[in-house]
Amino acid sequence: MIMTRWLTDDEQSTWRAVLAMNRYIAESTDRQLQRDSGIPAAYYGILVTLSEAPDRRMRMTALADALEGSQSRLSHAVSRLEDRGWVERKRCDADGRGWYAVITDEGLAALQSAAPGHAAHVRSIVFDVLTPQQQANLREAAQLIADNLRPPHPAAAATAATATAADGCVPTPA
Amino acid sequence: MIMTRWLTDDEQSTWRAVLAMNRYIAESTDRQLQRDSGIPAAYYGILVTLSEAPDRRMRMTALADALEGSQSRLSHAVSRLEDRGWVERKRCDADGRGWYAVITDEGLAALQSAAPGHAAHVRSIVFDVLTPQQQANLREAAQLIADNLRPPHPAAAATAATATAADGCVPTPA
DNA sequence: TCCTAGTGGTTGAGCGTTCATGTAGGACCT
DNA sequence: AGGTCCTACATGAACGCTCAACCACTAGGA
Repeated sequence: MIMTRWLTDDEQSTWRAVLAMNRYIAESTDRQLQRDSGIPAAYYGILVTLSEAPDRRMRMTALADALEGSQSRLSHAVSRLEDRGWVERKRCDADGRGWYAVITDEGLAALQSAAPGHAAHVRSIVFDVLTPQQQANLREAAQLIADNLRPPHPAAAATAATATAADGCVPTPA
Repeated sequence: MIMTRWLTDDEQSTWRAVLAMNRYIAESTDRQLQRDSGIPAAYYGILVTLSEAPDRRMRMTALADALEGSQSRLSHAVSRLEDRGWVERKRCDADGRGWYAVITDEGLAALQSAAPGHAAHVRSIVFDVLTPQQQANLREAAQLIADNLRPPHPAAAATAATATAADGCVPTPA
């Protein structure tokens, strides 16, 4: 059977490697978090971002923007987090339509117990296998691709993008 | 609020960039395939792999291995592909337990109509934004991470891994 | 005051994935 | 022939995501 390669061999192996990396990273971090701390990976970023926010709360839309996800996803996720007692919804006085997502003490505790293991895991699957130069190269390429794909966000981008970290750091217990 | 960074700033921005790239690539390719050809991204790799296989068929387990996915996922996926008439299941004469997944003419046609657009899309979101050197760097890092995470596969790895490409190339109509 | 837009957020259906379990057939040993 | 173990694959529930409505409230006129 005759094949036509729409990508060169190099491009194809790059594409395959990226897809494989993506899948394995997602699977691995998801399993680690779930197994070690019972926090689904999908929720970890929400808890981290809330824990860093002033007054431990954020408007739903601002939170969705910070996490670069849809409002719908966030709404569902916060509902599940409420079921677990890790987050509460509170009305926004200034705007009758608005809601705050507020991380609870239990949520903070769960996050703090999960964070060191998660950070160690990330280190072991990414940074332990790459030299500093390779890390810089990966960062450069990933940022270029992500920046190109990121939907243009009118105003909030400048204010929120640098102020919130979605993953990888946590408040100390003290 | 006092923060302790479990990863360095550089590591954190690398990790965030990789997560963002992962998400955006997945969303983008999924939407493009779905919109332009009605093929869910989850199934594209299955169709490609089958189209390249001898006699357009593969044992379920071999196919799952080639795609580096679980048997369960493949079983569900093939059921959906059967519903659409793109794949058929056929018994394996040599082994009464075994089944072949066989891509149909309709499946091949759907794949062929989807492939050029998909390849163009992949090019536009990955290769058009990176220099050749950056592509090589990304490939190197992604392979290192993926290889480290890939579950050790006793025997099939050597035979199947190089023989099958999961994505990015298609058979020509001729 | 009412009327129309626009914004903030939720909801439900549909889908793909995973996990745990189940079933059927082969392999081997006695 | 009859066990026992292993392999190949399917199934069903639970869960997170997306998409398309949908509701509630605000804002800005006329």
